[in-house]
Amino acid sequence: MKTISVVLVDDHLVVRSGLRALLGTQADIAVVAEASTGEEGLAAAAEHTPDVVMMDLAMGPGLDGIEAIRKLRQANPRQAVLVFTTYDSDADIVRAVDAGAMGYLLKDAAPEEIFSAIRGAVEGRSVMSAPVASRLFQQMRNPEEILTPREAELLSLLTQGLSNRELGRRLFISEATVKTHLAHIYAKLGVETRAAAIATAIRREGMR
Amino acid sequence: MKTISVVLVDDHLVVRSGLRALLGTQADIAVVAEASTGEEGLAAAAEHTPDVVMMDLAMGPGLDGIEAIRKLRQANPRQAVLVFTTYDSDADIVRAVDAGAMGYLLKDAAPEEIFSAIRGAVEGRSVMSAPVASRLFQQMRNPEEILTPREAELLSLLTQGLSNRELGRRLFISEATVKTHLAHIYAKLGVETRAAAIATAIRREGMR
DNA sequence: AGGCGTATCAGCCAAAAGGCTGAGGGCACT
DNA sequence: AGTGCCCTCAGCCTTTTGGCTGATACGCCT
Repeated sequence: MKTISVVLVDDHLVVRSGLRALLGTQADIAVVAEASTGEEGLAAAAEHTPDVVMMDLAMGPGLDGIEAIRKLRQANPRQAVLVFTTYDSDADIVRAVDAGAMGYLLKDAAPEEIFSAIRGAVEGRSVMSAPVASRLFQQMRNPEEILTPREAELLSLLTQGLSNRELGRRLFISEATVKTHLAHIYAKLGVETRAAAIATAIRREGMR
Repeated sequence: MKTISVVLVDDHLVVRSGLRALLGTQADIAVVAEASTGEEGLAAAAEHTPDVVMMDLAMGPGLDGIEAIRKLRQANPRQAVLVFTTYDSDADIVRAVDAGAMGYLLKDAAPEEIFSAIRGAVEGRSVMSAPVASRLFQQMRNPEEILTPREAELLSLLTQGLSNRELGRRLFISEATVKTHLAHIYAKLGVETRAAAIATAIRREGMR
């Protein structure tokens, strides 16, 4: 059995060394490099061409995790990227997946889960922590299902080009509340502007 | 032949009296009331229930012409509204038409044109000045035809949710130029925010 | 009783977008 | 030569959005 080479990218030293120690217990997995920023990660991956890159999404300044994934995949489509992060926000999952991540693990995942994710990744299987999987499935099945009724209502008006003030008037709520709902909608759709929200909402048909 | 009753709505006294004099030459047309603001126009129309309301679009503060048309049509769908204005901007035409205007005349129209527009309006025909007609037809045939190549390019990127800064980078132009193009696009599409522009652009298919 | 999700609202601040005016260069059509 | 359209850019000012924090209230489920 060939040894699987892994590069770790995480801005926390403790996480990297913990993970290195953990992976060290497996005979078929070898950590060949570590990096603490997106840029370093890209460089390390380019140098070692590992089978798997494990990457945190939240990394201080500079290149963010999502962009790093995209570039890694571009540079070498054969290396698998596993997201290894603390939070399972809807937006991050969606974006990581469509940036090309092979799997999405939470940092509290059981060791066995981590090992099998790595082994699965090199074989082309994608593995993810249970809570992540369930969120993602919901997204796939029906993107709007994750929106609350109120949010869906607001989104539908949003696609008609209304301003926050107008939205508030239509729904009999304050502009402050409109902004709160919008922030939630953006998070769930994985976008950060109303323009993008409208674009994705309309294209995900049903909303035309 | 029944006499056609008309209400004039225009903020310029000279225009109203000129029009009144002009229409006075026609035996079958009677001006029953005049108003100088949108609100007054609504009131006058409610009181006299004329066959035709002739309205300027640009009217000082208060209710603007487009909204006035909408309300007039709501209040009484049987009365025809003719827009009688100085300018033939793309945006105004589109908006007036979909607010329910039966015709769109420019103030430099020939008297005969005005008479026949009024007579046509009560019979359900819609009449408009030639330059207006040609603009409108273009819009109908192909909404994008009226956009310059550069504008179309920008609009297409816009529907992907990009910010002005990003648009500038993609097209190798300054943000200032992006804003100029956007302003033109908004005017041509008859909207005033990027959100609305995206919504209409995507829905006018082709842009998905 | 306590926790969770939903919906509501406020205030503050920074970034983005939009309105307005003006301006120069290139190109085509007359 | 002049006119008009397109593309480019700048500066200034206002409005709108978006990010963040925190708060209240209701209903549901355990």
